[in-house]
Amino acid sequence: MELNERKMKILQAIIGDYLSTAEPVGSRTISKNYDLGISPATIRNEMSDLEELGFIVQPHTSAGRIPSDKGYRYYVDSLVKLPREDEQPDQFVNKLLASADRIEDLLKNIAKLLAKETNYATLVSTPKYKSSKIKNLQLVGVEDKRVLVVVVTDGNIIKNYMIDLDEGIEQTMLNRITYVLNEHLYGLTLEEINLPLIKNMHQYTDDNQIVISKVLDVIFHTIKSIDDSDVYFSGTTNILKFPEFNDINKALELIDVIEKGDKNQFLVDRAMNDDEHNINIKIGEEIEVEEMIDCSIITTSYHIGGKKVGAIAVIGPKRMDYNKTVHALKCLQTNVEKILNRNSV
Amino acid sequence: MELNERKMKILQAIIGDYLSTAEPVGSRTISKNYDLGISPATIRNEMSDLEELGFIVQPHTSAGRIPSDKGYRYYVDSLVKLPREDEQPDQFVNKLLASADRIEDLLKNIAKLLAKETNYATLVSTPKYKSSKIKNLQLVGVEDKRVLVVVVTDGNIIKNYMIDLDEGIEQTMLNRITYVLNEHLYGLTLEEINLPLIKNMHQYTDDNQIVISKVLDVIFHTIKSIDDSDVYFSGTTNILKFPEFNDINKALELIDVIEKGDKNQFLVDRAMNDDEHNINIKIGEEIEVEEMIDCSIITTSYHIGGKKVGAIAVIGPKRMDYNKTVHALKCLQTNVEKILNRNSV
DNA sequence: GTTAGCACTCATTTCAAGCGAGTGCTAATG
DNA sequence: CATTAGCACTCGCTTGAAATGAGTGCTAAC
Repeated sequence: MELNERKMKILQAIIGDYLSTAEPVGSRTISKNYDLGISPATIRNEMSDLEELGFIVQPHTSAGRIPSDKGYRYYVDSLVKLPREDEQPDQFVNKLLASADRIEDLLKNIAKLLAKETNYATLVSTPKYKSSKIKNLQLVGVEDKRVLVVVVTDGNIIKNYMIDLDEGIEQTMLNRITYVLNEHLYGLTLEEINLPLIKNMHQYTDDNQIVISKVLDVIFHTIKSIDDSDVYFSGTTNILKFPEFNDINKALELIDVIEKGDKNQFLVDRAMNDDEHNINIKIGEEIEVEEMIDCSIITTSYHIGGKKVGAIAVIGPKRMDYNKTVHALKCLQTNVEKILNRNSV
Repeated sequence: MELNERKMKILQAIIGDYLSTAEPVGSRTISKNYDLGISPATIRNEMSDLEELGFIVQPHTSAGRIPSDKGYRYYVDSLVKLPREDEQPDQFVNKLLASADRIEDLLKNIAKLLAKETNYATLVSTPKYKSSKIKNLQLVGVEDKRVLVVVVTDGNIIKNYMIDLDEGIEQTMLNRITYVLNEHLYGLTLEEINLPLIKNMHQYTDDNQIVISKVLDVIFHTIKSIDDSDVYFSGTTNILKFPEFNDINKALELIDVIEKGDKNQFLVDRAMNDDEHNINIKIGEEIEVEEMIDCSIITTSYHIGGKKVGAIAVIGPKRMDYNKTVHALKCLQTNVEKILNRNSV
């Protein structure tokens, strides 16, 4: 399967040309624009071989060649091996630092900036909340029978839950419960909280056992029932700008997949598993999603406290700018993790 | 300018037909499909009059007629006068009740459901936060020098701000400050908080004045600097399904207007002013946004504690289903206000 | 092994003809 | 006198044939 150097160069030329033009590329184009020192006829022979090997295909008899998935794969793999030319961080990442207050806003901003930077569609999943460690809990009495539960976890993710109680309760009492909750739950993940743990907590308060028992119960069930991670997207309409998606209906189907939860969750989940390399690239059929047969997806994951908790993905046409996108993702990942891990438990 | 009954019926027929087909409608079509008992020739004469009066236009000489903005306006205005046929609440609104916990989620859901229900694009603005009344404040020490400020306002809007202090501070101390803050700020709007008010607060604490002074100062500036209302959108890609927007570039420009903040803020702001009627309809040029010349926008506003605080808008093609959309918006508004005003200050 | 030359393919562009939906006008009609 | 049948006319759209041209594969010569 090893290609000789000339075939390699021709393949690279074909893909390079196709990436920028989106038009099938012919032998004459290559001969003219790429200084390979061989005639169109020779290139034609080589192209015939490359086609037989499955790296390129002809859309129809009298057209030039376009890369097959296998061709893209070869191209991408050889890119990875090459040293990167400009490793200085992208400027766009800096804008993120300003918005680092609420993690949801940060992640939304990541999606938005990355989409703007790359001109592709982006997906960013929020951390798997239930497996992040609790740093702080606070109960706030809002109205007579309504209590706000504030939970701060690793990476400074803040969640609020409004709970309704059967009877009113004083803030001083809530403060005492808050104290006990923090004593017992600090450093645990939400998954690790269980009923025995909660029951056990009662004995450490000498206050009205019945009320506290009820409050703890409600808190426990509320926390347990929260929906886990979410997925933010941005730039989906960028899809429409590429000639390969000028069939609006196909494009809309694709956008649907990206914006609806079911299948994008699948994409994100897989992004978090396929992680031998830091950055993962899937091309066309490799994505295994019917509507995305003409796309490539580049993913990476981010960590909080050493745990892989979320993913960032860029979705573009197969002829996307892999180089630039991979670079942008790398920069982003490093910087986001820096922000998220400033204060880990 | 008063039209006789026959002209009215013909105009209504033309608009009605055009709403469903998006094709210019000719005299024969009307004669056949609408039981007016007159021949195409007569209808042609009437149409000629209607065109002269500016209610309909011909895209080109040998085509049927389509409604002008003036025609739509007449149609919409006469719709309003008509009694609604089915006033029972739309079912889709019920789904909202489930998601009423966080107001941001509620509003996002409104945008999403309304878009799904109507198949148009929707805009929902969040409440003008700064003019809603404070119900509760709470300071939570998260790390040594970081404090989380939780603010709950009218309509149970919850906002979190992480602030950084110069020196560490105990939770017990924070609780005392929290108490004083609530004492003094309950029922005020964020706009009403000013520096003298904050300064004045010191005297009610006998604790370390310098630390408290600093904390209050940071809180004040954080609260003052928060960005006010946001705008959620949904269903923007629905735009692409309408034949009037099959010029992708025009459609993309329109989507940009809806999704980018600058102009949609303008739309929402105006929606909150134009409110003689509960529901406001703007057609084509009336919108005064160049990219929306082919659209209509139907808006309504919602109130918390008697104050108009946010807007809901539906954007569709001029030939949108005004009847259904207005109905959906009305139902939505009533129910949303019910949810938001359950517990007002 | 390389390349010039040539016949061949086929998507795309171009252009004219024809179609048909629709109009406006005129003259006949009840 | 309002209504309508009839007809010539307009013009966007469809159709299909021809021309175009980018590109190939093959063969024979270098």
